Amino acid sequence: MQKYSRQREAIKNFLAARHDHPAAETIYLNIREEFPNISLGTVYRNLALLSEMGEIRKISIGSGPERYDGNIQPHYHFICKCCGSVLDLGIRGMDHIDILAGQNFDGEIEGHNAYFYGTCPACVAR
Amino acid sequence: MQKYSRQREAIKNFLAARHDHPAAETIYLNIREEFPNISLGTVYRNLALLSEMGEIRKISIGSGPERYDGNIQPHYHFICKCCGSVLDLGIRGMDHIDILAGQNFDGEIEGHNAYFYGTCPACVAR
DNA sequence: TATAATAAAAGTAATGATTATTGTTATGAA
DNA sequence: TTCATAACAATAATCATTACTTTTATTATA
Repeated sequence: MQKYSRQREAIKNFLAARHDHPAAETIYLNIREEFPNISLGTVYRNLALLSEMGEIRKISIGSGPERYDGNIQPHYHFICKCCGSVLDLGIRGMDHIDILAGQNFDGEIEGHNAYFYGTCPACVAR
Repeated sequence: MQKYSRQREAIKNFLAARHDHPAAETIYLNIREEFPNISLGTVYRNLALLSEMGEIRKISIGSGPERYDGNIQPHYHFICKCCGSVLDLGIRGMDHIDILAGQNFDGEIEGHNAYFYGTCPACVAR
């Protein structure tokens, strides 16, 4: 039976308020302002729990640590090769690529992971 | 100035002959049969070099170690959630999704990374 | 409300994948 | 053949993450 935890609540709320897809370390450093002796292990455990419960999303961006997203609506991400920032993209419904991929393939395709990369608006401006 | 190395050559040839997208550890264990005292660091360094030179491809599959592919022709991969195998997919030309993603986005999209997941033919059969 | 069972915490150690360092060997230009 | 240095083997260090152990917090029940 799952019990309530103030730390888990704080992590969830923190992620809901951010839109920069922070890594566990960043979350840890921020939550520490409210809970000075929270441990990194607690952050990781709750991030795993929240992902499993579907209350947050875990984002793999190829290299570096995993990122976490409080927005569970399906959407795609853009990673800037210049500054490393992770941005939300407005495209929706690329589900057709699963059907495309399934042609000439005998297995069962459940879904896909995809992210785009390039130079973000801020880095283009410079 | 880059110098020739028998170990690098062996790694490249090994990858060219395989189609199962092995991890560095697997490559290491296999190359060791020809070079009994090759070290894991040498494998990693050469895999990085070969990727940079564009002679092999590095594949990030979300969790677990990185995989390497001797086939540098652009193609997509399928990861079996059941057995973990990484298979090649026959779809080609999904470049349009970059244009799709670029709409309503002010940055510059260079490309994307994508992989599909589900149950592979062998696991479906069981 | 008090008690007890246990989920979750803090603190810390361990792991797995990868990268860096150091001294030695192999490659290739002069 | 000599010499500069890229690449090597061996090993230590790092980074991200998970596991372990003891204590604390939550919650069902008396």
